[in-house]
Amino acid sequence: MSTVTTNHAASKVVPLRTLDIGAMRKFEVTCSSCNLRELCLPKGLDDEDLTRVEKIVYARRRVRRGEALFNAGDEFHSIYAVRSGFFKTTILNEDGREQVTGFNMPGELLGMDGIGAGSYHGNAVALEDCEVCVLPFSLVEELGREIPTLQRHLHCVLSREIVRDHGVMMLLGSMRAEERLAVFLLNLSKRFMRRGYSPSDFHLRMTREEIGSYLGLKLETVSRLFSKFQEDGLIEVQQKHVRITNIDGLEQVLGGKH
Amino acid sequence: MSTVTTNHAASKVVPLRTLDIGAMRKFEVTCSSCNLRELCLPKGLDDEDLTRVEKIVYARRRVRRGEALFNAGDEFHSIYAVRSGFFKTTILNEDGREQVTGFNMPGELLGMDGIGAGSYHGNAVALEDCEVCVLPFSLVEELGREIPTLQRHLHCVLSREIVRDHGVMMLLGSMRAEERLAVFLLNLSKRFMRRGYSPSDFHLRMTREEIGSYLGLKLETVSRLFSKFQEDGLIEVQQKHVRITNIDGLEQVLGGKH
DNA sequence: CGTTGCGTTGAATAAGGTCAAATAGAGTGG
DNA sequence: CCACTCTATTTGACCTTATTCAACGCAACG
Repeated sequence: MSTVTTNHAASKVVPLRTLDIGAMRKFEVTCSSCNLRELCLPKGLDDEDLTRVEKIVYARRRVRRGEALFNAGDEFHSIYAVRSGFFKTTILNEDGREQVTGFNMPGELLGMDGIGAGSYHGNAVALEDCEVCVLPFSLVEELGREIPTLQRHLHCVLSREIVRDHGVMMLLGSMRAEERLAVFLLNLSKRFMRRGYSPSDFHLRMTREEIGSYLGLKLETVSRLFSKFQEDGLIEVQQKHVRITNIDGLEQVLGGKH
Repeated sequence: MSTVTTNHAASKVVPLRTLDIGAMRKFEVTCSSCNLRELCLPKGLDDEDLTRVEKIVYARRRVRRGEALFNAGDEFHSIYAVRSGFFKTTILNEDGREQVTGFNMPGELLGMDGIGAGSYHGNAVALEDCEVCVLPFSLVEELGREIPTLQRHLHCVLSREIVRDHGVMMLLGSMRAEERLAVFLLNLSKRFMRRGYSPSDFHLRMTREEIGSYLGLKLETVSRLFSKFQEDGLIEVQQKHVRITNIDGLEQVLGGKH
C-alpha cells in the first residue's frame, strides 16, 4: 500500500490552442514534429491528416511523480498519449488487493479501458514526472470517421492492447518465476531500444513490489531473482539500475525447463 | 496437448445473400430477430441501422466440435459473433506451452486480436458444435464511419475486452487457487444467467485441463478444488455437470484469507 | 467388452510465500 | 554538511501451497 498523494488539482492542464505561444513552443508540441509520432496514435498519417489530428490534441497535462493521471471510476472523456515519463496502471479489487496491469512509456496510449463503461476501470499513476497529450475521445472518434487511416490505426492500437494482455496472461498462467522476470526485462529492453535508449542499460522506475505485482510474484522473490540473474552473469543490478550483460542467456531462461 | 482435428475446409461457409432461402430461414438469420442482439455488436441500434448492419453479416459458418474457427497466423479478415455453441481461445508460445485466454459463449465476439497485426494472434477452437456470424472487418469499419452508434459500440466492445483481460490478470496475479476457481464459476454463472440459462446448474464444455490452463493451475489442482467445494457444500459436481448450491458461500471464498 | 480419454485421489516434492532482521539509499531538517 | 528518518531492498530460515508423479475409477464408444 503506497501513501502517495493523488491530487488531481495539482496537475497543470495547459490548453494549447488558447495560449499565445511563440513559434518555438508551438513547434514543440505538434504531432508533426514529435519524435514519437510513429509509435503513437497518428502513425502512418500523411502531412495533411496529421495537421487535422493535431487539432484534437487540445492540451498537454503534466503529472508529477506519484500523482494519478486518472483513477478508477473517474468519468471517461479522453485517452492519453505519454509524451515523457513513465506510468504504471493498476486495478484494485473489492478486498483491497492491487494488481499492476502494465507500465507505460513515451508513445504509448493510456485510458482505453474507460471507453466501454464511460469511466476508467483502472488507475494510471506517474512513476516519475510525466507529460501527456490529452486526446478527447469523442474527437478521436469524429476524426476517425473522416480519416479511415486514423480509424484503422485506433483499432490497431486497441487490438494490440488485447494482444499485449494475452501475453501477460501467458506469462502469469504458464511461466515460472524466473521466466517471468526474464520476459519482463527483455520486454523493457526492446521498448527502450525502440525509443532510442540503451537496450542493455536502464533505470527501473518501479519498485520491486510493483514488478512483483505485475509478474504475480512477491517482492522478495523478485529481489532474489535479480540476485540470481546477477550470480548467473546475465545482468548487473544495483538497486534500480540494471545492465543486461548476457541477453542470449536471458533469452535462454525461457523454456530452460518447463 | 490435444489431438483434435483443426481442418478448416471441413467448416461449411454459407453465404446468406447468395442463397435463395425461404422467409423462415431468412428471418432466422437477421440481427433484428436475433435474441442475442443486445449482447452482440449491433447493440443499441435502431431498426434502420440494424438493417444496414445485417448487410455486413454476409455469412454464417458452422464449426464442429474440436475444429478451429481460426488459428494463430491465419490472415485476418473478419471478426466473428458466436451465434450458438462454446469456444475456447488459446495462444501457444515458442516452446509449445498452451495458454487458454478465454471461453466464449453466444453473443460474444471473437477474433479482435487479429486487427492489429493483420493476422490472428491466437486460436479459437469450438468446444461443441458451433455457429458464428462472419463480420468482415473492413465492412464493419466502413459502416462504423456512417453509423456513429455502431462505431462507438465497436470501441466499447474492444475496450471491454481489455477490461476483461485485466480481470484475468488480477485473477492470475493475485488470487489463490480457491479464489480463482470461485471467480471462474461465478463468472460463468452470471454469463449463463444473462443468456436465459440457469445460473446455478450448468454443463462445463471444457476439460479440467482447459480450466486449469485458463486459471494458471494444473488439472489435478482444479479437480481437487471441485471436490473441496463439494465437501464444503458450495457446489455439487459430477464430471462436467455443476450445480451451485451456495452462491453466497462461493462469493465468500474471495477474500476469505489474503 | 476392451480401449481410450478424462477425472479423481494420495504421497512426496519443489517453488514460491511468509516472517524477520539487516542494510542501503534518498530525502529532510537542523 | 551531517544526523536522522523513512522507505526500498536484500538475505536467511522456515512454511504453505500448489505441482509432480503415480495409481485408479469412470464413462463413452467402437
